[in-house]
Amino acid sequence: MSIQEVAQKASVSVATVSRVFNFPDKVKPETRARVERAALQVSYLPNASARSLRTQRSRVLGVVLPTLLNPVFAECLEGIAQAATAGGYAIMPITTQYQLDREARAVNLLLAGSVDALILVVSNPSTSSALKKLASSEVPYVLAYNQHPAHPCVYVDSQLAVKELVVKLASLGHRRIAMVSGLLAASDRSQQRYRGFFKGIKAAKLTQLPLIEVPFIEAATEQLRQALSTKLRPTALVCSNDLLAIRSLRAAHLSRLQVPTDLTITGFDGIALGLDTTPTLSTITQPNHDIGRSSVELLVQSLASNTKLQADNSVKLDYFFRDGESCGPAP
Amino acid sequence: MSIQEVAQKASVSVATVSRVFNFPDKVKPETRARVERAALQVSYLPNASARSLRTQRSRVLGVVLPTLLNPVFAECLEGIAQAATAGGYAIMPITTQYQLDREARAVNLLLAGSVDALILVVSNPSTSSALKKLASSEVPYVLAYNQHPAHPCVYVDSQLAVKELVVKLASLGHRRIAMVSGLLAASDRSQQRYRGFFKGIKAAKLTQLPLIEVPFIEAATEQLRQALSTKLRPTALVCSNDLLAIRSLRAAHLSRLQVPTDLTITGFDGIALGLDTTPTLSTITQPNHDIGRSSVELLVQSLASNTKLQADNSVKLDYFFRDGESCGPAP
DNA sequence: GATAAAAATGTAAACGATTACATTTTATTA
DNA sequence: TAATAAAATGTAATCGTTTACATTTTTATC
Repeated sequence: MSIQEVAQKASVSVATVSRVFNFPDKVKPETRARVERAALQVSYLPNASARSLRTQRSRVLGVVLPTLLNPVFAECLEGIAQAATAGGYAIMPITTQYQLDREARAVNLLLAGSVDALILVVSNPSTSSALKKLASSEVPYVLAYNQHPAHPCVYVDSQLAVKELVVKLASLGHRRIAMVSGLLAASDRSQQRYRGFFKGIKAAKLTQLPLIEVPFIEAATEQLRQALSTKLRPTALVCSNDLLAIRSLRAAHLSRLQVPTDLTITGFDGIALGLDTTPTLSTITQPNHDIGRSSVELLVQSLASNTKLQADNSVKLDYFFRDGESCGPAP
Repeated sequence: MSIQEVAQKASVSVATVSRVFNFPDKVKPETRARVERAALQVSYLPNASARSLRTQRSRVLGVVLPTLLNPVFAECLEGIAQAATAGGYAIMPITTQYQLDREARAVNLLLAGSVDALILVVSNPSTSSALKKLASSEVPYVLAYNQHPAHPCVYVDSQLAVKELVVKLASLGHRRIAMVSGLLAASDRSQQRYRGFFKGIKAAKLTQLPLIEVPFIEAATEQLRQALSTKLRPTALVCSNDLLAIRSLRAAHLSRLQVPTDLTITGFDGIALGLDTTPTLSTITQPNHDIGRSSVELLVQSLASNTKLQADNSVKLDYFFRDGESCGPAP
């Protein structure tokens, strides 16, 4: 079980056993073979705690996410997991359910669990106290999806994406375009996307419709139906994320509106399920998997070079517009 | 940073500091206050590795799942995470992408990471070599979703559920009912559900249609369209999981079949998204969150009582049939 | 074959907590 | 107040590795 037993069984010192596992070429082939045989016999697994204690590195990455029920983050986490495994790291994820206090607790928990670095998706980088604490600590971290000039981030330019989308919709003849969003206060992504929406409306010289802000995803369908029941209803809904877009499809159906004939609906995120809805979802696709992968790679590099990540290490990834059946010309 | 510094700052021994954190009532209130103040000043966090090394328990639960891209497992993992946090445990999840070799590697990795216990969803408990090794080890574990007489499991009786469903469909007038499944070889759940299907067909005295076995989810839509293009096509599709059901909805649409008028489609799992499709999904709902929670609770109990879980600790949870728009009488 | 250099191996001190056991302090009782 | 019990605190061993440094063995060179 322990390195001692292996050493005994192979009649070498513990140091040699340790070397066999950490610097195999530093030990004579015959001895190495003997040690490996012994290790196999007692099915020896090096004790991670002891190793971490001694080396001061746990080879674990902490991950702080809002939720896994939104496939965006599930996809991202898969990317993280894959890259982490490839780099020899394990992951320890915690979800915050979009609650600020949980963000702070998660960070504390992970630091206490002595993770080597952190990937986090916070509600708002500018206001997150957890993040502030982290920034002034020695632990490397990177934000995913968030965008902020003072922190290392892996993100896509959602503002530009939405702006382009709105312009595109305008060119399809849409004049009454409304945005559907979760609580703006709940995430900087929503804010960015809304800002992009605003810019798009300006650029296309359209008049701005009031934001349809859905506080709870549970009540979304009902609220959307109301928004769609007015005389001068929008001809296009730009949704801040795919889950909202799927809800909107449902609401449109319930309001007896044909998509895209009567109403165009677009999403944001590019979750896989958007390919299976009817109509299929037109959406701005983020490379969720890559966002995860890229975050890990940044951290692994940083850990290898023993330098904390800086804001200018941020990585901007490409989005693209995935055309689906939910988008059409204005009626 | 270390317990030493805190001890020094509070002018007590390290033992006392340790007690303040582990047995607060074993130390005099004044001393405790002094220590707590000192700890706060240097923002002391006990080192998890050192603690684990000494106590031989890491307070980490390993989790082995097929994928997070299927919301079933994402929902379950949320349940696990929540219960684990409540019980003072962290989690370390690994996904296997339904690959057997990855199952084995995952278990090894987690054991090497010295987790205290394991929750796993394996492909097939009867054949999993990883599971065999685990069973003969000292580490407590529990299977989720799997069902096997020799292992502790948290599961629902999917066989019975599907049987009941088929009988119900028969009573709605359906005579040609087909099952849609992923690769049977890939998971015992599929097998159980298929067995239930078979029993249902027998019980309702219907003739059995060939199984529609979809090897890759990517090719599912096309394959389903073909299955729906025959003259004597089924009037009801019983899908082995919700993702397949959603694909089937799509395939039906592409084949110009109205659901449920021309074709009834049912799912299995009860993922949240089934409530937002059009038509909404009729499905057998599993308590995914509770399956996670329950698994954790079993393990935490087992760890507290220091006894490895046995097969007779298995927990069978209730499923229920969620009626949605995708289910109707036979045409 | 003697000597120096290089390679292989061993010894023992960390890492930072917990905890049995020993010791000191405080409270209780006669 | 002295004797005793109970409570509080301290001392030091321990958990299983890694690794600087010391020692031994092998190889190379003349």
